[in-house]
Amino acid sequence: MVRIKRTQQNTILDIAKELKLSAATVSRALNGQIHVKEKTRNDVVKMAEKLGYRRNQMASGLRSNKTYTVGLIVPRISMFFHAEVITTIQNNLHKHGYNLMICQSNDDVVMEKKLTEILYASRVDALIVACTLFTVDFSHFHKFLESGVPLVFYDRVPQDVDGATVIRGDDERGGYLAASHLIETGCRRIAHISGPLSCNLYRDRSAGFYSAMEQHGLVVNEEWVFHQELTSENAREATRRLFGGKTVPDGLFTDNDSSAIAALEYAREIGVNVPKDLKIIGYSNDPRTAIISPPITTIEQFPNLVGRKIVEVVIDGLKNEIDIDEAGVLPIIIPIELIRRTST
Amino acid sequence: MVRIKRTQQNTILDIAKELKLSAATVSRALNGQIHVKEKTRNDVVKMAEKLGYRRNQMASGLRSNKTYTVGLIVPRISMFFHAEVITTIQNNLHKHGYNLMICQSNDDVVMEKKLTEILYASRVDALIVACTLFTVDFSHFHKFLESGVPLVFYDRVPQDVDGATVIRGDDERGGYLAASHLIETGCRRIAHISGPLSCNLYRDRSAGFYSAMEQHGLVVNEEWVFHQELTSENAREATRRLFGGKTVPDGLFTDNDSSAIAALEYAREIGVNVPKDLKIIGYSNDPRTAIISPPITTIEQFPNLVGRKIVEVVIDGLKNEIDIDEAGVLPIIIPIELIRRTST
DNA sequence: ATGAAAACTGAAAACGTTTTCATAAAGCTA
DNA sequence: TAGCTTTATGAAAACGTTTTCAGTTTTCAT
Repeated sequence: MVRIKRTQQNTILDIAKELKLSAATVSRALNGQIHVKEKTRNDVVKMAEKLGYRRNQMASGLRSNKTYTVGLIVPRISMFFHAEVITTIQNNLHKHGYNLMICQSNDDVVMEKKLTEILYASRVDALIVACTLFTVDFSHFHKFLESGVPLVFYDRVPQDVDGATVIRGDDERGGYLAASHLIETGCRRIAHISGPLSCNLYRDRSAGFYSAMEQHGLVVNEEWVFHQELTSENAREATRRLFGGKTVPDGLFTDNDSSAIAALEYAREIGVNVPKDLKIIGYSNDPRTAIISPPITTIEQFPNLVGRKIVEVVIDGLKNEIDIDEAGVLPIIIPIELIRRTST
Repeated sequence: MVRIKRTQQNTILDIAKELKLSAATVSRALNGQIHVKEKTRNDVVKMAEKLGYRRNQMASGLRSNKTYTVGLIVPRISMFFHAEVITTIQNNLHKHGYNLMICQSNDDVVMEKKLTEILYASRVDALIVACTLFTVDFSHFHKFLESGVPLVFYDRVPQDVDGATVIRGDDERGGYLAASHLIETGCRRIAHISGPLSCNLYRDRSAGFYSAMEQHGLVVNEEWVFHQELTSENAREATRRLFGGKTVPDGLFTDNDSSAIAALEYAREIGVNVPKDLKIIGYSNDPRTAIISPPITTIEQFPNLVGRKIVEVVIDGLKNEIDIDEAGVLPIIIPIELIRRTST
């Protein structure tokens, strides 16, 4: 039985020996530094090619204290918004010569903590995080700041972590726009399916919702406001309860699109006509909202904009040392936009 | 202006000094090896905690030639199937103490090559790949095998890369089932929107399609068979052409769900009733297919099964040295299943 | 109590780079 | 040509671990 042995890999020393040079010169040649003769550099590059040399990232990183890797922790890569953000981040980081290490927390705080340990051990040059829905204690991120590693939060962000940059959508305005839109299209009895208040997203969107209601002189029926994990099942159950009482809502604002879809489907099942009897608006512009009938009005979050901004901030923090006076003081707010469809 | 300095991080030596031990003992204690007194281990662990010590992965990896990191290259993380596979892989790898480095090729061969270089330089312990649609030359993967790094392809796989493991869906059967289903529900004039033949997926699904047609004594109208990138736009255009001629199809099998959705929408727009006038079947069981009306019949690929199998193989290859007589000889085939909905 | 085996620990080498320091060669100025 | 600067190179240290080897202590059966 033949077994493959992990063959010896060629190192910088092999190149040096072959060309009767020192490792130092080879390193310099390979890194495009000055102080190496053009001919020497050519020889080295050619020989490296010939020997199939590839830099050992660990040795390099250990010595130079740079990994050229940025860490990313995200609740789930399968969420449309995050998938888009990630793609933009990765593509843009690559342009700057950085790699991205993508990790999923599965919305589990313990996992999130574990991932920070791993990424810290890997000595990532920067860290980008969209927190768990349930992250209220952010101390596991401190170690990065203490070591001077740029730390950027987006979407689900802490209240304040000194020294970290915060990039988030204008959720309060989003909630306000959504509710206002429902009101303007004639709704008076508006329900709201929201996420856990531990997360800034839902605090802000709810705040926007309340402020729009108040501004239009409408009272919020608290029994019609749900704070729960935004799963399809929960949304279904909430909708069931909404339509189980004496008075029923004529408008529904859900804090994500999965909930809007589930609500729409349930409404259809029990014979409630959307948009005639019930108008529904979601959040995030998930591709599914454009496909279902009727297509669902929702809020666009511009994930590409978010991604680009993140990379901008990261690269900035990587170049200069972090400036504690500037960083983390003002959150960067990405605008949102109402996408009007036939569900309202 | 205050600037954060990258503070000195505590090392194994700091722990050693503090406890008047040697670095060797500390290392052993921290790694749970034998031959270290229980009390010593406790002291070390406690002191490590106290000093906020975290292992430097690069130093560790450099010395021990293990990174405990597995690389993954995937065309796009936003594709539902891949997102699910990735999630399963990550969760299962974590159980075995391995981390996953996720990279996107964006279906670009040049990017794919670049990513192999990066992951090789990072000395990942194993590599998992779903190739680009256009990858026909697989030589950039050889370096992994030559170094004894377990290499697993899934979904979009090479014809044969000696020593690599191949895990793929039963695409030929999928194509066969899809076409047979259309035929059994009464279709006689069946069109087929497929991907580029450079990719095994579409070769196999097409082969299944043809074999079902032949077996039922139907001739394939070659003008109704498209091999193109499976974008919504292309699918729309293809459908336009399908319904632009004298005779029109009564059945359509698309090789992914985005195409099925686009075709369905176009059909609706031009007044073709689905499923009465045209039956449509897609591929992959994208969540959108269940939501659109009518819901689209499709082929389930069991991404979780695929992910679990991948990890199994990887861990296996990581434990034992790779056995060249077994590995890569027989591809592992994951079954598929027809999900019947109202579009057929 | 004795000797052998097992358990424990430390010194030093090693992993493959990058970087500092020193030195040599080459180019330039006057 | 002397003196100076710039350019090119090498020797050796350094990065923070793990591992080997050797040596010391403990355990345990006799």
